[in-house]
Amino acid sequence: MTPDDFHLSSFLPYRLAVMSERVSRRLSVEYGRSHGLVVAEWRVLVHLLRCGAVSVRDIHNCVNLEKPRVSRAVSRLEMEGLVQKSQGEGDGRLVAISLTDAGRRALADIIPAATRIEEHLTAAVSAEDLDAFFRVMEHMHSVLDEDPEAKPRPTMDFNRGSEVMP
Amino acid sequence: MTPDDFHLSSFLPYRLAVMSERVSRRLSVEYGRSHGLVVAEWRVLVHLLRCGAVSVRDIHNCVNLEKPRVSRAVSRLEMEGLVQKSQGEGDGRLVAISLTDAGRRALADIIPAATRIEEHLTAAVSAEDLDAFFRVMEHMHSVLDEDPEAKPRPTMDFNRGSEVMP
DNA sequence: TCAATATCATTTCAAATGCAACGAATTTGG
DNA sequence: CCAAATTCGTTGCATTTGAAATGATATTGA
Repeated sequence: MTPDDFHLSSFLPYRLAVMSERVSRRLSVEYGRSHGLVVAEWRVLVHLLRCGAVSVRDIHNCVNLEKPRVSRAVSRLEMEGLVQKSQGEGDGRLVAISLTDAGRRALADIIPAATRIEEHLTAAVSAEDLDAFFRVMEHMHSVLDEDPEAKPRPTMDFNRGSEVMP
Repeated sequence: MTPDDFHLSSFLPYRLAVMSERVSRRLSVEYGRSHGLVVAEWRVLVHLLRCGAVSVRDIHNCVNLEKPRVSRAVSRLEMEGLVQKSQGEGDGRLVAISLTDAGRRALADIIPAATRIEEHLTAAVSAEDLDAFFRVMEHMHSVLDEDPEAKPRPTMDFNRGSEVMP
C-alpha cells in the first residue's frame, strides 16, 4: 500500500470513530433532552442499575470513564437526587454509590427509548451478519488485548469477581 | 425487555464507543509518539494528502471535526511546518491549505505504521465476516441517515462534487 | 507495633473543546 | 448598483477534560 492510496474514509479506526460518535450523539439526544444527562451520567446510572452499591473505582473499571469523570458525574447525579452516596461498610475509603427511586424512575423512562434506538439500528440486519459483526468486534478486542501499547479492555459488568464493594 | 435486563456491556452504542476509543488510542500512540500529533492534526494531514489544496470548510465536511477544531489544528500544523496556507485564488474568504514536503514526509513515516495496525486488527478475520462487518456498519449509517434527530454523515473524501476550492 | 507503601476519592490546574459571536468577503435580489 | 443576507475563517468564552497532586484510609512487612 503506497501512502497515496491511503483514504481516511476507508480507514478502519476512522470509520469506527465516525460511527461511534454518530450513534452516541443520537442516543444522547434521548437522555439529554428528557433528563438533562450527559454520557458519563447515563453510563453511571446504567451501571448502578445492574450492580447496586459500588465504589467510584468499580464504576471507573466497568464503564470506560476516567476516575475524575466518574467522581464528577456521581456528584452531579447526587445533586439531582438520582443517586445517593453512603460510607462503605468495611473500608473507610470506599464510597457506596447506589440509585435512588428517582434514579430508577429516570432509567425506566430512558431505557425503553435507548433500546428502541439500538434495535432500530440493526432491525433489518440478518442474524448471520450481526453475529459476524460481533465476532469481528470481539476479535479486534482480542488483538488489542495482546498489544502492550493498547489500553486494557474495560471490565464487563457481568462475570466480575467478588471485588465489588468487598 | 425489562429495564433490569439492560446491560451496558451488551449495549451496541456503548460497545461501539469502547471499541472506537480503544482503537483510536492505540493509533494515537503511533502518530503521537513519533510526531507529536493529536487526532485532529492526523486527520487533517491525511485529508490533505488525498485532496490537495482545500479550505477549512472542506476539511470540516470531510473529517468529522468541528470547524474551530480544524482551524486550530491547521494553525498548529502550520507552525510546525507540516502544512502551508495561501490565499485562495478566486474567493478571498477561502484559505488554500496544502501539505508541505515536511508534511508529506511525516505522513510517509506514519501511514505504514497506521496501516499495519489496521491490518493487524482484522488479519485473522475471514473475508466473509469482514464483508458482513462493513455491511452492518453501512446499514447503521443508512438508518441514521433517515433519522431527523441524527447528525448527517460526514462527506467522504472521494466521490465529492466539484465544490473543492471552487 | 509501626513506618513504608498502596489504594481510594477528590481536587487542582492547564489544556482541549465547541457553541456562539465576530469581522471580512461574497452572493443575492430588488 | 447597492443593501440585505450568506458564507468564510477565526476568536471569545464558558465548560469539559484528564493527568498529576492531595489528603485520607488501609495494607504490608520488617
